[in-house]
Amino acid sequence: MDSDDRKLLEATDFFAALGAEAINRLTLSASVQAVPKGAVLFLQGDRPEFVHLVLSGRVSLGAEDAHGHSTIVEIFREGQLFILAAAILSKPYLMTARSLTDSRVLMVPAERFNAMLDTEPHFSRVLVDVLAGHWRLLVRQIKDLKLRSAGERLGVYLLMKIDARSGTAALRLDEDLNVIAARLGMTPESLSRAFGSLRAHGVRSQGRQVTIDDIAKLRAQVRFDELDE
Amino acid sequence: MDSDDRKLLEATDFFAALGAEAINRLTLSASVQAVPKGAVLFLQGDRPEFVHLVLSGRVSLGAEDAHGHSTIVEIFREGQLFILAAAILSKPYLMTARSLTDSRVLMVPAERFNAMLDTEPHFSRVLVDVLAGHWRLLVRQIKDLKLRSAGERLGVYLLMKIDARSGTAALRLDEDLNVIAARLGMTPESLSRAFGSLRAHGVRSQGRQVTIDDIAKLRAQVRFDELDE
DNA sequence: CGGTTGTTTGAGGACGTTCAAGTACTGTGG
DNA sequence: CCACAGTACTTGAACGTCCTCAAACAACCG
Repeated sequence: MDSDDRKLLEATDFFAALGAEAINRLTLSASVQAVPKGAVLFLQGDRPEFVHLVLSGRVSLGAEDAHGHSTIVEIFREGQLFILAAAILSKPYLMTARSLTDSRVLMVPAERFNAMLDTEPHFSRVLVDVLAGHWRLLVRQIKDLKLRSAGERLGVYLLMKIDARSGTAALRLDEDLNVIAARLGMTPESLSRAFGSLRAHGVRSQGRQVTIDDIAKLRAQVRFDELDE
Repeated sequence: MDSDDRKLLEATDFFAALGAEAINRLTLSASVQAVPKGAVLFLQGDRPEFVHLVLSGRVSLGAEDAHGHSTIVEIFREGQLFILAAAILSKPYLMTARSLTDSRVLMVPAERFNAMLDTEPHFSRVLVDVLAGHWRLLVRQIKDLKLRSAGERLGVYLLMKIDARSGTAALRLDEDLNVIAARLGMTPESLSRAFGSLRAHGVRSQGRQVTIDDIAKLRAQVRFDELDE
């Protein structure tokens, strides 16, 4: 790990929570891999050999079925650990990890990771919070899939990208529309139509550039509630 | 907690992993509540005051939207801790818990739970495994919702209830079809039709009583794979 | 400039929902 | 034990949403 990577690592929440000393022990035998856009880090069904942490870039976790349909369950960005569960439980990955951008990924051998889990009290404590947060992410997504329409899911997705609760907003989406569609559980065509349907509610878009005329109105329209914050 | 409840508690995985001594400290200020079928344990949006463990019976975790549509995200049974995340992170519940049967539920004050998390190393370690397991449950469900049809979801649900990989099977579903439909993300009518569509593949049902003529064939039909096990 | 890739639009169809009616269960009181 | 009410489940018809396939268009990159 060079000093730039070290700096990236030191900027993470995980580093702050765990402390420099424990991080040093954790990363003794870790390596950093530069991953080009589109590369696969591991495949669903693989046995986990490493725990991954995104130092820079973004990584998607997705799945494909036998008939070539694919979806994205979650996207992790710089500073985040992802799919810990497989490594912790020593069970095959349920998802495939793919780099969405040129990225740098810290790879900690699962063996060492699990050893620290067993020997360092504070380490487990930090992971409990991380896992609890990830769990809530997925619960929210399941609620969205089961209770909201495609248009509403897009609206919620946009609203989660901005902080303000009212007024206007302009944002540039940082994923391909392609990727966003997969994340939201719809086809690219449906995403395009979902943008179309939101146009009536003050959402204009050209490509990835989006403006929202009235945030409060959009929140009401897609039934964005306090639990979505 | 009376001795019957104590016995139920001692039969749980959680008890086995944590050990009697730690359990005693955890349950010092805990209480057991008898919950009638249909009762609400807490509502989405509530602030968590307790961590719950099912001693007997079953509890559903679900959500409702403003227009009265509701869904069930997960069902927990005897021996399981549920919605830890809200208590651990001190954030509002994302879901409503409802008792599906007359149940007995152990309620541990969140404060004590979190205190032990901070002071007892082994406690965090056990929870890491619990949370990792719960996470994988949700990932599987998201994959199902995004990649499989209603009929396939039902098939997978049935196959998960049985151990055998081939041959025939007979099983009695222990939830109302109503509840199963909500869990699988469809209406009761659609569930009924899903059973209808599986009839062509050797699944016969009358009410909750189901027989599967050829497990291996059904597995192929609904694309049940090794990651679903 | 042409090729590749990403986005939009249209037409048609599949899947699942809704609404409505009918049938089968289950438990209760007579 | 039966009658009955209430609930649970099934079936049918019509509708809506989202997907599929196909084509047009735009943007980007060599």
